[in-house]
Amino acid sequence: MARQGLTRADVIQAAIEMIESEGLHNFSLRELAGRLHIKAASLYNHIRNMDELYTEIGYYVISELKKVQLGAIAGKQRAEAVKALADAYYRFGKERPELYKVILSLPMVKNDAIHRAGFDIVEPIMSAMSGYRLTGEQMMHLQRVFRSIMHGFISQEEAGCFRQFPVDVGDSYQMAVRGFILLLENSEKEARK
Amino acid sequence: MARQGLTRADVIQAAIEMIESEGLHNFSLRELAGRLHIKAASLYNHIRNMDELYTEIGYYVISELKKVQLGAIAGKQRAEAVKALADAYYRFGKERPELYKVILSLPMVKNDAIHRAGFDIVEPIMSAMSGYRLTGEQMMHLQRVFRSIMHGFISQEEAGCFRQFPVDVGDSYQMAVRGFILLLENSEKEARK
DNA sequence: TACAATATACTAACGCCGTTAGTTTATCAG
DNA sequence: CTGATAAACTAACGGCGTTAGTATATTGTA
Repeated sequence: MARQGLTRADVIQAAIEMIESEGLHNFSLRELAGRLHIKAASLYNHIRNMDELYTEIGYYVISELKKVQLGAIAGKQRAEAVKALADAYYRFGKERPELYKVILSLPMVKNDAIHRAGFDIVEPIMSAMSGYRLTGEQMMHLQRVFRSIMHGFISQEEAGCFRQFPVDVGDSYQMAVRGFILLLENSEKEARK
Repeated sequence: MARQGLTRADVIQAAIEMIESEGLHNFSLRELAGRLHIKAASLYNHIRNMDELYTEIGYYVISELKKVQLGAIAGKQRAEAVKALADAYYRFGKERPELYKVILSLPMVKNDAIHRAGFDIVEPIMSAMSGYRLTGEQMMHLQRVFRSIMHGFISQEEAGCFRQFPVDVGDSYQMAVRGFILLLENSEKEARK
């Protein structure tokens, strides 16, 4: 068949769209190929294998997440910045749940470029916390705590683990964020000692 | 071939062992059958399908988790109980990471029995928090926050997402738990008003 | 004890999957 | 215009979960 000027970027873009519309666990190279009017084997002219494709998509997701987070905290300080950061993260997870799940499959690959993605995840968090007077070491721990809360909340809500009680999930989320801000304030006091 | 008195429980037990030793994403019905000296098709005499098997394993995991948690908090109160609860959860996640991952695949199934598992997850948390003077509504929110922190931390550490900084992951964990206890104390003050 | 029913195993096959090897063909560079 | 390269193809491999149909050993009952 005649070639159609398909690029690596086209393949990745189509994969992203397929994951968002069909769900991550319904994704397959064969159907992706079909969407591009190509046979599955031809995909290997553009990507090395499925893992590499996921890695590429993971980079995209992380960069998108970073973008909305940096936009959200711009011009804000302290609790306001942290709330805005969390809200942006939460909204991203709710609006693009299937894409969000790709992040988790990322770190399994042993790749140097992972480090870049790692710092892209951390940077907005560090930036949002910068208004607090914390030591570097505290910030390294606290960004892990922040990510734990956010990821844990988003993935469990998405999985349907929060349906047990008749209380609003949004209220639970607010409490989680409040807890992190309490921890920030408490850590600040500790640092000043 | 002659039958060998294989039971449904044997199949589930072998599946659990295979997941723990080979990893969840290396699990397959064909290899499970091989371990039981059976053909894959014969498994269907004992289980309806793979989803049902995962569900069954999920119940096992949740009951094991509940067991160690209840044991850990026995005779303890307030912060001490919550710390013991978190430690038991954390230890379980670190010691049996592949089995822990099964929990996440559980809620996708629409099953009434899920409710039972749901309460088994919640019960030890509610019990550990019972020493705090909280409203019922607060406790419903707070158990979600607790599960978010713990699940988020465990799954991200396991996925290798916490390798970026040269600070001890155990210390980050301690900080996360401290944050939750701060939130508990703060919520208690709010409730007393 | 003999027979019928049931439970447990089997073989064979279907339609997916990711991936590789080898081949053809269109485009582009010199 | 020609040769090289890039992008498509066909065919196949070994894996997967699952189903249909069949044989046989055990179990419960008459």
